[in-house]
Amino acid sequence: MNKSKELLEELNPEQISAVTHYKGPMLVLSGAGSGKTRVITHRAAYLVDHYGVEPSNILGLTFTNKAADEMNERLENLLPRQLDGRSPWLGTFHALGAQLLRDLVEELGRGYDRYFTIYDQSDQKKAVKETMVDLDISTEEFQPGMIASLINEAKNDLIGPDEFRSEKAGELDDYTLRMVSRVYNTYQEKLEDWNGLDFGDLIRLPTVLLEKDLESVRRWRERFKFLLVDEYQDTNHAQYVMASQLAAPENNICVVGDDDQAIFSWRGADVSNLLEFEEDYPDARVVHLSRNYRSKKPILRAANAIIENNKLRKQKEMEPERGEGKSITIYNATDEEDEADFLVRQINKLRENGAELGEIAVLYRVNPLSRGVEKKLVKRNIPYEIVRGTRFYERKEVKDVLAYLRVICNPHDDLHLLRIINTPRRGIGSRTEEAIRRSARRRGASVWDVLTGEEEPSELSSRQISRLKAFEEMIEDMRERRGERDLVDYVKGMISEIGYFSFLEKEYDPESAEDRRNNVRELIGQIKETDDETPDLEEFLENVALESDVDSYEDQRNKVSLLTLHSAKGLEFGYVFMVAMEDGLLPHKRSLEEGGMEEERRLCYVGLTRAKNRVILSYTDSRFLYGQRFSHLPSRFLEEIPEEEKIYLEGKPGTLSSEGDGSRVSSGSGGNWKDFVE
DNA sequence: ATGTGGAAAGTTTTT
DNA sequence: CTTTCCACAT
Repeated sequence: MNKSKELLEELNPEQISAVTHYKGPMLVLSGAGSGKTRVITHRAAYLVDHYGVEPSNILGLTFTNKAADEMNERLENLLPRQLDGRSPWLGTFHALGAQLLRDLVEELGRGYDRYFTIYDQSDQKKAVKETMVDLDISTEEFQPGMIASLINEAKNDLIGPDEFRSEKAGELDDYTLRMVSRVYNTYQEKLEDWNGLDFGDLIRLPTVLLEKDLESVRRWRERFKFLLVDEYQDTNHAQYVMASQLAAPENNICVVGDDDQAIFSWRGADVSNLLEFEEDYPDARVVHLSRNYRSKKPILRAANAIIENNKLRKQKEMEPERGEGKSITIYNATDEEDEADFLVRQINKLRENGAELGEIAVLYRVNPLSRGVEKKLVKRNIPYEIVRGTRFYERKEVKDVLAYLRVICNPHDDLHLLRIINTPRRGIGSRTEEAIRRSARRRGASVWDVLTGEEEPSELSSRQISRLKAFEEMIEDMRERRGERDLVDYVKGMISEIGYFSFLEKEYDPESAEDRRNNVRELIGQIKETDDETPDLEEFLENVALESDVDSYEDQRNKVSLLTLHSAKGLEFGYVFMVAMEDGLLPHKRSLEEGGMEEERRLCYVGLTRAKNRVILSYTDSRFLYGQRFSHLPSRFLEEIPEEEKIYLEGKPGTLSSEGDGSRVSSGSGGNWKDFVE
C-alpha cells in the first residue's frame, strides 16, 4: 500500500478512473495512442498495491505473447518488491486454453491426454486434406483451405461437429453443408485418435470444460478474481464465452478495446462483443480514453477524417495532445522500383535530420509487397528487419526436428509421425505407409497403435515389418530416455542418433546443407534459451506452436522495420511509411468483393495512428506483383484525407503537383525537397 | 523405393 | 513468381 499515489501520477482523470475502479465490470474504450497499455498495467499494479489483491488472482489476456511480455515487464517495474515471484497470469487466450487443457483434457473423456499436440494452420490444412481424400471428396471441387476455414469459423462460434448441419443450415447450400459436415466430423475423429488439438479447440474445449461441475474444473473457475482483457474488439465468440465463464460470478472483468481498430473479423473476431458489453453487464462502468498522446496533429486529423466515413462505429473523435507537425506526404511513383527509391531517399533524409532507423517503419497490406522495398534496402545498405510471413518454424529442417520432438511427446500424432517415418530415409516408402495408414483408419486408431499392436498388416512383407519395428523401437527408446538429461543435450543426442546432419548433406548441395544445419542449430539455441525457465519439452513445443510473428520482433534501434498493417497493431513508430496505397491493395480487392470496406478503412486508420511524428504515403501507377503487372488507381482513402493535411508529390524529387481536381494545395511550401523532411 | 522434371495452381491479413 | 503436385523413369 505504499505506491498507490505514485501509480496515479501523470495519469489523466479518465485514466485514473479506469485504474482505480475496483470490483464489477468495466469497459474502457481506448482510442489509438491513448495510453491503453499504461492503464492496464497500472490497473493491475493498483489492484495489488492498493486493494491488496493477490497477484495470482489476476488474469491478463492479450492478443500476442509480445503484448503479454511487455505487460509483465512493465508490471515488474511498477512493483519490483511486492510481486517477487507471485505474478499475475498474463498471456494469450490460446496459451491460457492450452494450459487449462494440460490440466483438464482428460476430464473430457474423449481420449485426449495431457501430451496433446497443437496443430497450427498448415498442419490443420494437411489434416483436412487427408480427411477429404479418405472420404473420397474431391479436393478440386472443395478446396481444403476453404473447408478448414469453415471448420474454424464453426469452432469460433462454438459449433461442434454434431451441431454443424443444423446450425449452418441457412448459410450453405445442402450439398456443401453435407460435405463439410462429413469432413468436420471425420477430421475431428482423427484429431481425437491423434491426440491433437487445433487452434479452435484450444478455446472451444475449455469452454466445454468450464461448464462442468467438477472439483478440478472449479479450481480453474475460481482461480481468477480479476480479469483484464486487452484488444477486446478482436475477440471471437468462443473467447468471449471463455472470458465470461472465468469472470463469473463476481464479474470483475475489465475489457479494453477500440471498435475503430477491429481488423481481425476474417479470423472470427466479433466487434459486437465490445459494442454489446454494456448490455451483457448493465452495471458496467464505461470509461472513454480519447486523448491521444502519440501523434502530431495532422496525422490525427487525417486519421479522424478517414475513420469518420465508417457507418458502423461508435461516434467519437481522438483529441490531439501533441502539437502541430508536418503534413502527410503522398508520393505518386511510376512503379515499385521508383517507390522504393523514393523510400530510400526519404529514409536518408530523416536520418540526416537525426532520426534513428529503429524509429522508422514501412507498412504494407500484403507480405509480398515487402520484396521491392527489401531489395532496395539491401542495395543501399540500409539495415532492416522484416516482421515475417515465412517464419523460422516453417522451414523444412526445423519442422522435421520439431516433428520428432512432437512424436516423442505424443506418438499418436500421425501427422508428424508420418512426416518423419522415412526422414531420413529408412526404407519405408509410400506403399508401406499406405498400408499402415489404412490399417489405422480401419481400427479407428493411430498409426502408432498399429506399430505397437500385435497384429501386423497382412499385406506387408517381413522386410517391411522389420523396418517398421526398428522405427518403432527407436522412438520407444527415445521416449524412455527422455528426462534423463537436460533438454538441449537430449535433442542434440537425438539429432545425431537419427543422422540428421548427414541426411542434410546427402540431400542438398553443400551451401544449402550448411544453411539448414545452421537453422537446426538455431533451433537448439532457442531450446537453450527457454530451457532455463522451462526445462519441459511439452512447454517448449507449446510455445513454438503459439508463437506469433510479432512475438520475436524486438524494437531494434538501428534497423528499419518492415511489417504488415495487421502486425503493426499495438506498436508505434516515429516515422511511418505506408506503401502501395492503391485501390485493390488498400482497400484490398478481395475485401471489396466481400463487403469488407469498413474493415479496410480501419486498417488504414491503424496504420496512420502508429505514427508519432510523420506519415509518408506512396502509390504507384503500375507495379509487378505475383508475377504480373498491375495498374491500380490511387487508394480511395487518400481522397478522404482533408486537403489541408496533405502534400502531393509526383515523379521526380522536388515536384509538387496539384493533380486531380486541381484544388490540392500544399501547406508546406515551395515544393522544395528539403522542406518536407524534418 | 526413390529421384526427376515439368506442369499447374495459388498467392490478405494469423493466434 | 513461388510452391506444390504428379507422372514417369531409374
